[in-house]
Amino acid sequence: MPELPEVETVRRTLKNFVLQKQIEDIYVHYDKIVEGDTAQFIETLKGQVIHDIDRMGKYLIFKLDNDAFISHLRMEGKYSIETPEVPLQKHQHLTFQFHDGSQLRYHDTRKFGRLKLVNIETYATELPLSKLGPEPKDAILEEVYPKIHKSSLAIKTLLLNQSILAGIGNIYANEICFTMGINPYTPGKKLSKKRVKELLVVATKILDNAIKQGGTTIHSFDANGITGLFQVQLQVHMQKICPTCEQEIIKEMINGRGTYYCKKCQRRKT
DNA sequence: ACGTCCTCCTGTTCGC
DNA sequence: TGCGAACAGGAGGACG
Repeated sequence: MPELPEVETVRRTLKNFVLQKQIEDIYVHYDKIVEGDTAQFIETLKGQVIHDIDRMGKYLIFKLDNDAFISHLRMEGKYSIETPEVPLQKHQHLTFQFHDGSQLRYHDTRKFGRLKLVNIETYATELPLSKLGPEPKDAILEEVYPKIHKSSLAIKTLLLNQSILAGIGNIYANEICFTMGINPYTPGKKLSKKRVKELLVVATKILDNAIKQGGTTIHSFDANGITGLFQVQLQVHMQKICPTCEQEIIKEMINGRGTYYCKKCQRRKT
């Protein structure tokens, strides 16, 4: 499940392969992978050159001559660089054919990911990107603290809310709670301003560290067709034994999401 | 305005 | 053994 660090790794890797390439054609093999009018998506982008790839939270933003499109990988989306001779794989739903003969293909087993045409000038202020909060590293305490403090929802749930902080998914939400020694059920309003400040520091550090390591490999994370290159050291997510106290890691559902924590090391309720 | 629940998807794991 | 149910989960939408 790509989160901010994994998407950032994809962005950096992809830039090495597709920048300055001109789109000759686009083949959509599963219509719903494109949000909105598929024919318009194809006709608009055809002939344009990819000049840059940006990222906001977990969204990739491909910038071309006159237009842009966003791509969200959701759970299992991945890109690969191929040539036309390679047979289309079962779950490859979209192909960008470049003028130089190479292809960029989008693969998504569960078909949850989406690509969407956006206005290159105004996309940041239009849905869905406009509702994203800041990434932890850019967050201003005075803006984030009130959003957490007014809520009685579990801090684990609030960490997953992209309008409060962008880029954190289930894996890193669990890791952040562990590092803070906080019980994931703790209501947001129980956290002091000082504690939220600490949360921003911890979240930034964990995400930065994961980016440095090239993203987390849980399933089969592909940046360019290569799998299993990176494996971040996870402290608590999907773990059985606490690395600190060696007690059993508990798994429970919070708001429908698998939540891993150590009852001994995460006793704080503030 | 906010919280809760459902939906989208397929592959894997689990229980009877 | 085999098969259906449960699970995995990010985000958008319906609903109260």
